[in-house]
Amino acid sequence: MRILQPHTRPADEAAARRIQDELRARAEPFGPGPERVRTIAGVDVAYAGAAGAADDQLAAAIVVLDAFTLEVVDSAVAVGRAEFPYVPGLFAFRELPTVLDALERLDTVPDLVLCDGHGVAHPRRFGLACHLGVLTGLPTAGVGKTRLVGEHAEPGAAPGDGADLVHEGEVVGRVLRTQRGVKPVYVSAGHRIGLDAACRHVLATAPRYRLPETTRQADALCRQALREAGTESGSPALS
DNA sequence: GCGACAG
DNA sequence: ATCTTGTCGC
Repeated sequence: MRILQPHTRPADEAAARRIQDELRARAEPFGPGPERVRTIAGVDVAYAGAAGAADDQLAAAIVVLDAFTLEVVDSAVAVGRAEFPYVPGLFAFRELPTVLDALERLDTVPDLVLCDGHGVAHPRRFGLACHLGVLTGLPTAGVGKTRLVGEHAEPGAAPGDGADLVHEGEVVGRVLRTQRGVKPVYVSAGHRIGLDAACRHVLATAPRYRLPETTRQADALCRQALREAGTESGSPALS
């Protein structure tokens, strides 16, 4: 699929925050979402070695599943280098370039994209999910494994139970229990879909495990791509 | 000044 | 994120 807006690489952290502040005006983290969601994509990234530096090697994977059967209908991967160091709140600048490369290799256009990270549950309300949504125009939502910002009560024990994630007086997401006996996930709106609808889709794609099947499949794929890239005899020794 | 801090 | 042994439980 084609990417609408090209990614801009910021020169430093201040520039990165300015970009987020500008792009935030184009985000629409609300609404019922697409009328028909037939396919849902998962995005995930894996790193080689100690991650955190600005030039870490990484692999990004996109896996598109049938929203009802959860069968894989399309997928793509891309290997590259991080173009920004890991800084909480500026996470998107690190992974987005390679994620966009992978998206361009996709043969189909998913109806919804579930991201590994947060959407508006972010210091400036513009996490990875919002950023990817604005650049692609696709409906997106964030599904984080841990908290970045906000406070919340402990959600109920049953699948589907949740608690508001509140930051600076605003409900920015929901701490959602997907399975009994597992830690909850942090769901937040990204672009062109609101929190309630996002949670519905997260629950529908996580019938068995803690994380959505989309995320699990993407995780497996990018790890495999990274292994193969590391085993490649492609980069001949510089000797 | 002391913590907190998506992946 | 990734580094890693054993251990608890279905």
